[in-house]
Amino acid sequence: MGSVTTAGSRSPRRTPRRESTLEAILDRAVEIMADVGVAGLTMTRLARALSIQPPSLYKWFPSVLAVHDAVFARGQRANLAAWRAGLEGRPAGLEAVVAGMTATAQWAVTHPVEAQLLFWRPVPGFRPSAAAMAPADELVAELREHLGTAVSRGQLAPGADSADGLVVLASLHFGVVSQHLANEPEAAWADGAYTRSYGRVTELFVAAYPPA
Amino acid sequence: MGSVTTAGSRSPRRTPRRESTLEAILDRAVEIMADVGVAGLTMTRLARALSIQPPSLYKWFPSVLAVHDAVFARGQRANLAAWRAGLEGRPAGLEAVVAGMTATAQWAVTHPVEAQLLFWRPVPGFRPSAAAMAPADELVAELREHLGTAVSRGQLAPGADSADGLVVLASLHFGVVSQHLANEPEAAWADGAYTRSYGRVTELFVAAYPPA
DNA sequence: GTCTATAGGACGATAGAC
DNA sequence: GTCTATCGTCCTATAGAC
Repeated sequence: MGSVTTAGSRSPRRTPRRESTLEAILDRAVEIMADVGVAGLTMTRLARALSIQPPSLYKWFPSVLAVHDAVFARGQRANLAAWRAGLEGRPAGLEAVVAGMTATAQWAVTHPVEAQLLFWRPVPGFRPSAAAMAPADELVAELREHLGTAVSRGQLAPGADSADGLVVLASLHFGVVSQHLANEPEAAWADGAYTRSYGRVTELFVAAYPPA
Repeated sequence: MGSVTTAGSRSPRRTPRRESTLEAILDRAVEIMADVGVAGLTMTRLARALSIQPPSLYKWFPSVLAVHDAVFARGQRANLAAWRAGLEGRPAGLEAVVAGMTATAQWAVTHPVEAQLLFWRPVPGFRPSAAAMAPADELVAELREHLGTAVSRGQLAPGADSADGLVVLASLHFGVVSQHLANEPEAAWADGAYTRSYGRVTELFVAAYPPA
């Protein structure tokens, strides 16, 4: 299965020049999505925003869904990076989980377009490629490892690192994020009614898996 | 501001005949949304599904957004009805809250199209009319009243019926619903990883506002 | 890697006959 | 309340010159 993300994986490979052009295109795509909705991105609009003609875009992306996939993939990478930056320097275990989850929640709030694309299913024909999903799998694996550490250190009850525990934690986490995106996407982290209560997420998760 | 929902509020008013035709049109619209995504409904597709010509549809709805609004409004009414049916016969207070919330969660899972339309923002140009939103306001008012009863009966700590309490409860509730819709919309209530853990929602809400 | 030209549709909506 | 005919617009994508 060839890459869906970019056109011409044949000769020009990836020069820094090409890379930064692609980034610029994706930046514009996100701006458009913020304007007209995540499902409102079209090649024509994207070309207009870049001051080029629509056919020129096909040198960079083979289809409009490939653009969606590239935005999705970049979003997943950024979300994973936010998670890792958030837990950097924290002791492994519960503290790292709390810091990392909070960081990804904050990333979602500051990147509502990408968050909608990642966490909802708003674009009719679009299914993210496996490659684009890979960072999400990494994040879950790392999260699960930290939950295991928290359990082994007696910070959480056994089961917090099970599939059930992840379900509970994801529900709590995405409950806040999803309500924020749906009801007050313009609000900043400190001002949002839902985000202001994010601290409860981790408190309630601990309440669900209380240490002995 | 005139009704956005249906065309011609002038002469034919609302006969049972007309009413059932409108219902049938909305049923088809929901089927299409299930097929091609909530944002994929068009007048052309809807007409095709009804075996009529697109212009004929404009005798029933003045625009495609009016169709969206009508589906939205019907969904809000159905959700409110599910809430009320769920708490019927339960004693006022915490037990009613639990029964009612569970019923609306189950309604959302069995009506994923309407739920996406109600609880996310998936259609670019669409903003629900105030009339269509009204049932949601009623539901919140009734929920808040039952939370107040629960507090006054010592089933929940004071504050459970405050704006903050509603935020926490909504996050917990829509966290499960939203994760289900995004990740396993095909799964039945009893089989879904998230819905199977719905009971924790109310447990955790009680944990957040524990009775004295 | 940019362009012009263009094929080929889909779409929202209106006019007007029946 | 259904239809045909139609306007004007937007869209994806390709061919091929430069």
